[in-house]
Amino acid sequence: MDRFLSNGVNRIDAKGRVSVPAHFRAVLQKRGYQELYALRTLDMPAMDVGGLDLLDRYEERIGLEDPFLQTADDMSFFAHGDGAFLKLDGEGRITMTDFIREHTGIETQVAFVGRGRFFQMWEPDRFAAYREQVRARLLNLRRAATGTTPGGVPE
Amino acid sequence: MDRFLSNGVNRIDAKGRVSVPAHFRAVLQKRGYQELYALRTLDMPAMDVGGLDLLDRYEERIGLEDPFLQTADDMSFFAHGDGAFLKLDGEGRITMTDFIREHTGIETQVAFVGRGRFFQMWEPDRFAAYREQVRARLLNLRRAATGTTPGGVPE
DNA sequence: TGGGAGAACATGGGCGTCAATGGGATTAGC
DNA sequence: GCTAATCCCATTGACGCCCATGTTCTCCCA
Repeated sequence: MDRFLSNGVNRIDAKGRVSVPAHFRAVLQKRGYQELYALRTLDMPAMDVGGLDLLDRYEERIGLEDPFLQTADDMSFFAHGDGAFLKLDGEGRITMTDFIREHTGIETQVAFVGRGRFFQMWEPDRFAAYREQVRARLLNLRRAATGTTPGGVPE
Repeated sequence: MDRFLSNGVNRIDAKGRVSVPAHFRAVLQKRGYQELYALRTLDMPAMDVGGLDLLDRYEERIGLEDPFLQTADDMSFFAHGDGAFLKLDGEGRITMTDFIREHTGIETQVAFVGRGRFFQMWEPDRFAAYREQVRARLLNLRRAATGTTPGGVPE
């Protein structure tokens, strides 16, 4: 498996370290990444985390814009200025910096959430609340649509 | 990694010196720059700082303009006349001159902001305010577009 | 089927190194 | 001779690296 799936909560130790779930580390290793790129998610109190390919994708996107217009500058400001590299220690842990804590509200625990090509880090309570919001939205969509299948199984 | 990434705040000491973040210094060294070139960012209260390639980039931009028009002359004046060389001391610090302070409003602390190929220096409060503006603009872009993916990740 | 050995993983802590910062001394410039 | 810039050294705190502990899961065997 080469995608980030499932989620789990790990504890932050006295030195501010937290283990990246072994499964996520395995994915990173399979893709050959030693370093992690973390970005403050635009519209959620979470961090988007992935290998360097995540940064590459942003930079490719920025490259499509006129480099002297504001949009390109904004995108660079966001991807570079609001992003950071995270180093894994020998045990596969990363340290929760203020840079991460301020944006996410993370204090003592971290919820790791697989998102396919990348994963996210959340404060567990906020994640639970957000998950419920998402479920509610999806449920409304389902109800609004015609031809739904009872039992929640799509055709 | 050879890109300027992430942001952090360092303090200015009684002599007007401030440490350039070690990560940024490592990038500079990897790129082989002994000297730093800083210029006043055109539309922000910040300094753009990088190696000599920063100057190249501006000159490339100037090259796109008609040399008979005033715009090219203005840009040239700006890039060459509103820039300064910064020297790193033995500990990797630079001195905050009035040239920098006047344009940025920097007084006691400096926010270093990675921008990929270069980095910026901001007064920390102004940086925080500008960052929120950028995030708001990007959020509007996202909402205006169709087929967006939550989480700020382009497909 | 229950238990036990072992492996994998999360977690905790010691210690050395390096970065950020502060201050004194020395040199250059006016 | 005074100010300011530069160099050198000291301190402190954070971080990286290494090893130890504990817990859970798996697999194997009785």
